[in-house]
Amino acid sequence: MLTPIARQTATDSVFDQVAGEIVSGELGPGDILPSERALATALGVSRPALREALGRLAQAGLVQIRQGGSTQVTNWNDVAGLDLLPRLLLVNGEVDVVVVRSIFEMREVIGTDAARLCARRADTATRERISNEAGAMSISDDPAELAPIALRFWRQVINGSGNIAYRMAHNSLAVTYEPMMDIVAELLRRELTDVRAHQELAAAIAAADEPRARELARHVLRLSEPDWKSALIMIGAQDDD
Amino acid sequence: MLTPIARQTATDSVFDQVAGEIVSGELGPGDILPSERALATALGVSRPALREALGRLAQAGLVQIRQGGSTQVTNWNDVAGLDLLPRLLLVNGEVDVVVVRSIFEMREVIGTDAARLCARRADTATRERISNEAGAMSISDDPAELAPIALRFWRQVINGSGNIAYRMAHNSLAVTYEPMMDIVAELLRRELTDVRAHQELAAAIAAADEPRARELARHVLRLSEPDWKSALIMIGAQDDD
DNA sequence: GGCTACAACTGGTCATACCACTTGACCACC
DNA sequence: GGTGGTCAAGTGGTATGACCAGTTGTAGCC
Repeated sequence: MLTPIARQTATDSVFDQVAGEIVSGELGPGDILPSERALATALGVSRPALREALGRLAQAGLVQIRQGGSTQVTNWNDVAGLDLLPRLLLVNGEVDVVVVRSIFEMREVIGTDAARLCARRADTATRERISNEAGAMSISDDPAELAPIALRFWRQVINGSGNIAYRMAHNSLAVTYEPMMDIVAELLRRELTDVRAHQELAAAIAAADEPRARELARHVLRLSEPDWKSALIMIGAQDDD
Repeated sequence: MLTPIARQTATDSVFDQVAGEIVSGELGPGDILPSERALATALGVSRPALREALGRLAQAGLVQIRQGGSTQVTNWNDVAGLDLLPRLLLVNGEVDVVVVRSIFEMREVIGTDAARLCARRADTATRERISNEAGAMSISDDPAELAPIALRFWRQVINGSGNIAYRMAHNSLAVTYEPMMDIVAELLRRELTDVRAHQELAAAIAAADEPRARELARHVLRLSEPDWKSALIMIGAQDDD
């Protein structure tokens, strides 16, 4: 399987390195970064490239920049937004099980409410698209093939909910688990292969049955909960159930 | 009330202007931006400053940059994460009521589940902090004074939930409504002034009573639902209830 | 002790030159 | 006609050096 070779820019390298030091705790809240000139020299890049990275780190909520002052690490737990989540999945080369668990939990909560709202708000075309995607899930029982279909299914559901925050949070979550999509698909096997449950949900949405859509969405999104929970325990999470 | 004068950098100005054109639809998905050299000249800034802005626009999911190619507007509805939400609140100088409604809905769903998980997972110190913040809510019945306390209350609840995605989504939401905090506080008056409800929730969390915490959180977070809903209708939202 | 001026340092920007990559056109060969 | 190679023009990526704008600390004066 051939994939494109992606050359990493200097700016990306700097961003990755500094962000990694911050989220891993090597650089803590309040720590002062060296001056731009010193940092550019230390990292072997030009100052403009370094500045690009710093601007992005500031946008990600990891540092605060003040002209004439110095660049300081934030208490990013309190200020960084959901877009930082992909950076937290792997810390020091290891999967952070709290991040994985958080993703599944959030996926369930948002998906459930999105389905409820979708039953109320979606237009006819969206309801049809949801039914079509639910139907398309019968083409295979391989999770790797079903995952993109399910993603499209939920995207339509969230579209139909009319809640743009759910839309964008869903995007943030998807970007986070995309690098381990095959593993996620396997963990969600029970959900992905239950075509009938998806179709019943699509039917409840089509029928504008809000409580039923909510109940079914919750059911679907919980089908694989035992599997991902036990997998997380296997790789180190505390069992809190 | 004097506030610090924030001088806007050229990079910030470029970012704001281009992001505004994209989210307002003036620049649509697939549109090609002029070359960096042409755009820098057109906007009257240097190319490095322009590049800093473009890198940030790419990070925000609004454009895609390819070396040797051109910079293209994404279908950002499908790729931008939650951190873009503040940019969507005001479009063409007007409040987007869908964004406001989305925030309130998401706040309720995440807050409810966070309280449930908090009852299960929080350590003793966090439970105490939650109780302390609930207690602190009796110092006033002015929403403007209560809003920061409530924010801290919910921040602790979300801390205690152990769900980092909720944490960061909450940060993203907070940044979005912060510029209109006084209006939001007024809309949430019924919630913010109901000290007893907050204290009962804190007690349920302290008692590790998960279902009760969930029920009470939902109750608290829905107290002001009629108010924000009618306010949204007044400024133009469709009533979909 | 408080105020002012200055120097040193930091971040912000600009101009210029050059490097790396992409695309399209053209040519040669099979 | 299809494939591969080369070249030119254009785009993004980077570096260097100079200068501007803001911040902080120190010294001197009253």
